[in-house]
Amino acid sequence: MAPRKLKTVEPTQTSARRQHKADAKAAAAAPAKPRPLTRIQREKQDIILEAALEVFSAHGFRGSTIDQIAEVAGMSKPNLLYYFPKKEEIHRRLMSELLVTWLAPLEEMRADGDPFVEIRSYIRRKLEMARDFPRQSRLFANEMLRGAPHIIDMIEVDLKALVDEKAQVLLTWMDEGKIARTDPYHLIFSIWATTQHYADFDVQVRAVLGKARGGEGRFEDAARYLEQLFLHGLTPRPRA
Amino acid sequence: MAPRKLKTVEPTQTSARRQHKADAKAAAAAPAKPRPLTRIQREKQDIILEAALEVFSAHGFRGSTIDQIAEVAGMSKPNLLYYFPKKEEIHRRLMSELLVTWLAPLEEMRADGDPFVEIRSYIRRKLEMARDFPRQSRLFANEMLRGAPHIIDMIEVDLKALVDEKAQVLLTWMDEGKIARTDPYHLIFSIWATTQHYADFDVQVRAVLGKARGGEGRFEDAARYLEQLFLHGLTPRPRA
DNA sequence: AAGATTTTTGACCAGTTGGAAAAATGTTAG
DNA sequence: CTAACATTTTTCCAACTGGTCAAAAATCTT
Repeated sequence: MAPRKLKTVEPTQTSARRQHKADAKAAAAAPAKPRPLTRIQREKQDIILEAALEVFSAHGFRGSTIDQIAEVAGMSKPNLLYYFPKKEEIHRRLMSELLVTWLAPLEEMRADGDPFVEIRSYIRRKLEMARDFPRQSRLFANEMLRGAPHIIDMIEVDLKALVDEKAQVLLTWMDEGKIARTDPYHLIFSIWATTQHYADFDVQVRAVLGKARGGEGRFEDAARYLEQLFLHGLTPRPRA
Repeated sequence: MAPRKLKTVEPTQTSARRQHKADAKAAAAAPAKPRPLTRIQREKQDIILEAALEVFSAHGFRGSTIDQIAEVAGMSKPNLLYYFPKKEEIHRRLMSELLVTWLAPLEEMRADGDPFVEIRSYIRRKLEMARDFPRQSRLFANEMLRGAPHIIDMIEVDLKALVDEKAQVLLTWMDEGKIARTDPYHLIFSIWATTQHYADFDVQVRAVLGKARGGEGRFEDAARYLEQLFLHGLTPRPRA
């Protein structure tokens, strides 16, 4: 139930603990031995990123203030700025971690597996992510709504490449008659849409399901439903 | 192609042209004959709402400034504030119009129609809305991501009631063996998710499809795909 | 323990933003 | 034409926000 903490991405050396007072020329000339991060630095950065995820995912980038993040992180604003000199820097770090996490499930879809098993597993994994990492999902959705200004490059290059590859896999399965012939790209879109919906539109889902069915069980119901949808659609089954 | 303008909702009397200087007691005592809006007032309000939709849907509520909206509306900030004394008021109006527009397509799903035709039409209508009113869709998504603070009541009451009703219709169709037995609520969720995805995640869709397929035709492709998905899922067809 | 380094804090600042006040300019009914 | 009212513009401001800075406190090194 408790979302595991995401592994932290390699820190971009542009952040934290800048050379105090180091004048530009000197800094540029000497590579300045980027001393490795101390224990405290790594810990504090993690705390800040966790707090920022909480705040950014709830209010968006512009809707969040450094003060808010600092408070959630349990430190003062100047102290936070000591680790991340720019608000944008925090967001950038969060986004780059996010992208990696986000691509992972699709990467796991193996061409040499059984098509239905692979697709079912993929849906499961995405749904589990919506359940266990809703804040990441919302952060991502937020970025998309805004036109993905910070990650458009990665979307156009890395994500596109990955989807192209997997679309090819799906096409092969179709050619072999193992799954119905349909548009592989839109198939992937629909898996994204249906699963992330349970994180991004959580309020609506809960409100509509009501107290009775809006509890924890809703993800199990969703999993069952989506399986049925992607396997058979709405065609009545006992008519064969 | 050009999105028709949405009909304006009855103006909440809390907005625009407030009683200048009317002291609280007097205003409360005498209903103060809320003189009907002039032509100019209605026009300007519409212009402002249109501009606000543009700005809010792109940057979110907190990410948008009155100045931005005023500029898009082609007027000065104080002038805009003359018509909508509060930034929140503009947003409120937008949201209440939105809700009505948003419920409409589902309302049109008739219990006495042919199940497949009705569901297919519903999907079509929702997809057309994603295509023709992407800004509204994003505004809605934004509100949802934030936990729907402004419309949670309507979601819990009106929307829930409507979905309950239509879920009942779907259940009836299932009982009659006309469509496969599955969870009607999640069915509706999946239609929402898959269709709105094309508005809310438009950047991603375009980027992944690439220049070749990311053009206008993508909505036609989506329509074809979704039809197949909801009718048959991924089960190979020519195996009957 | 002394010195060097890192971390934390409090005071402060400049730019932005939502909004108020009031003066100035239309507009319209009598 | 003019008084009453509607609209627009100009000027201003207080709160908030991202960010700076120097000094204090804590930690690490030798």
